[in-house]
Amino acid sequence: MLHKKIATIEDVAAIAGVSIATVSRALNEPTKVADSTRRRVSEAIAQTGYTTNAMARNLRMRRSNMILILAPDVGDPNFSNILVGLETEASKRGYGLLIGNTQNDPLREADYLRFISSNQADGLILLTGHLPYGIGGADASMRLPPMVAVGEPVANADIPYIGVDNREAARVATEHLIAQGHRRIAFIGRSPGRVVNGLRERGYRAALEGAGIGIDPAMIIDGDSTTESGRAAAELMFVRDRLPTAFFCVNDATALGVMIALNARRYDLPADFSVMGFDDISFSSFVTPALTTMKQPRLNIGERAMDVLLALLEGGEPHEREVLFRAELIVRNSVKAPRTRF
Amino acid sequence: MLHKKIATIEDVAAIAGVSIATVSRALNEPTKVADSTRRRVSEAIAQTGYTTNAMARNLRMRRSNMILILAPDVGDPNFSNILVGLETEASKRGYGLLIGNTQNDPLREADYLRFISSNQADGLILLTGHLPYGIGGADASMRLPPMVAVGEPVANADIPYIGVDNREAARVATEHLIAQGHRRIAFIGRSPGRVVNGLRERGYRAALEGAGIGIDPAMIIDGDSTTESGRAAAELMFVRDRLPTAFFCVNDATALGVMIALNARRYDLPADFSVMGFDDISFSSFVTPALTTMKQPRLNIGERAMDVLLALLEGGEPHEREVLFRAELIVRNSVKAPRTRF
DNA sequence: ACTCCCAATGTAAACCTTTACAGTCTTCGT
DNA sequence: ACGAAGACTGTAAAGGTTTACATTGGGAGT
Repeated sequence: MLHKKIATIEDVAAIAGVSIATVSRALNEPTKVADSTRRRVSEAIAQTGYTTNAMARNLRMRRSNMILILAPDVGDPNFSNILVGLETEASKRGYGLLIGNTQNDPLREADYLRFISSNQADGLILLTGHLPYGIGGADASMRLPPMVAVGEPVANADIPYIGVDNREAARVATEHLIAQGHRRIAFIGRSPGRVVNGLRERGYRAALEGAGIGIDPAMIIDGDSTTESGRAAAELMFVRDRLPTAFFCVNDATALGVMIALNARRYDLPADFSVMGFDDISFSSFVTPALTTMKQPRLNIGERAMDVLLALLEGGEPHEREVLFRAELIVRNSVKAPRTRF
Repeated sequence: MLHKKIATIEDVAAIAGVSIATVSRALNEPTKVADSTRRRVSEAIAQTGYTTNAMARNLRMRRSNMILILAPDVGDPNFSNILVGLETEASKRGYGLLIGNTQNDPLREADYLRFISSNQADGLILLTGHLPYGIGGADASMRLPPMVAVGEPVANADIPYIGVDNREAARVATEHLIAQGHRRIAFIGRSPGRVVNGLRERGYRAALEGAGIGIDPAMIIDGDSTTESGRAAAELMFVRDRLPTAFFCVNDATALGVMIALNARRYDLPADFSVMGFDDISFSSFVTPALTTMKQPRLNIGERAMDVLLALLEGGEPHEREVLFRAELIVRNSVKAPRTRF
């Protein structure tokens, strides 16, 4: 391997017999340079293997063409497809993705902002559901970079949100249960603090009210969206002995927990109880019975989110406040008409 | 929000009454500047909210402190924890992670190399199992950046590999089946092209040979590591009517496919057949029966891989050829002694 | 008191682009 | 044949750092 120094624009210019300005123009505004010159430049570039030094360009242009993604957990199955969508669109438009795994640790969030403040990233995608620690607050000296919230809306902040219409989707899900004949439908995973959980609960309530079914507070159980919280919630209902015929769970992880609890008690699903999830994460189709759920178009959400952010970034387009996608009802085997035991 | 211009090192210098060189030194080599001066500089920095412009610094220093991760599929459950490990270590050492989702598309691979050739990334982590298209080959003009392979070794290239000792782990797994009394053990997921599959097959063979069990070619079925390939492989064995008592699957996804096929044929697991996986991806503990498998220490692998790459990058340390981790046998419910039907 | 050394600081170059502005040359209309 | 317009190209500044080298000043050693 030769220790040939990396070629700069000057080397190219010298070989092509033009000035560096012309080389730059040949690259960036080809119409502005004569055909013959352009040919010579191309040849010199091929000969030297020249590539533009992105750092010099970025310094000069004051933009990095880099987007920072802040996510609480890159391992989350809900996250990965969104990431693919983000990546697809970004890559198509010549942007790179910088990834920040925050684990919901304020220190890490704050630390990642160094990419913004040092100009290494032009924009920010938030999957955390809140503004990163260290932004906006007392330290208002840091200007807010263009940003977009995905999946989880950001409370109390005027940030464009791209995601599924959670309220509407939860309504559709609950109505599906009602259509199967269920009247006593539990909502597992209430969590007033989380915007998404709140919206899904509202959709659940709307569906019940729309069907003239009264809302029984004993049917609404708190949970933090984890599998364990689902298991505990189902268990709690048995202890209290106020049982539903169907469980509408705030997400698939919770639904899985409910199913584990039900299986442990030797119930037969879906004959004894129906379970409905939300998200359609990968294993939902493999579990037995396969989980009926609402599928989020994660790929589209990711792509669109990146699209909105880049529009914001590149100026021009007016600021879209929110983009809501419709979730799709995926009917599998975990929902059935209730046993007529009354 | 004021339109205050972003502070540069010059602003800080002016306020502190020193030259920009001193400010730079106060930041990077604090011992080289007098205490009193350093204090004034700190104060000026606080006052202006100055942050060093990473682009200017990178241009000058000729390094970006950025690592490019090339992965065929960021959505792969096997990948995400490795990513967390990579990220943890990188972040600890002040590096950022640039993420490239290649989908095994040569064009995308080549495209991502622009980050390397334009100096936007200092090093490369390969999860793809092969050199990116466009590197090394005819276009040898591009110098090989420091790189490390993770999870999937790179064939025919002298690239440090960090991952699990696949051969040894497969041997342990197979021996576990043998210890339960199995003699007819299938290997599902042979794929001579894939290094990992090859190593796991070798471990399987070694275990059988070590136990004095002959190798029956009919017990070794091809597969591409997907759930569908597992299903098809099991089905094939039924069609051929040469059945094992246990299935050792090249990975958990394949094992899941095998279980689906077995369930579809109304067999009772693990009474009728034992199934063993490899990887311990998240849903393996939720499926019924819960899957016995080999767990990869993915977090550690990721951290170590980043560590090796950074050592390479920062010079000094001698090049470690490979780092092998031991996989852990996770005993769940999918493996049992074979029914004595002979 | 003189020299020498060292600590602290400053000056200016280098890193590699993009682009405003200025200059040259061709062409075309009259 | 002359002027203007327009196409093409060149010059040089700017973008914000880091750092080699030069400079200054004060203290220690003799």
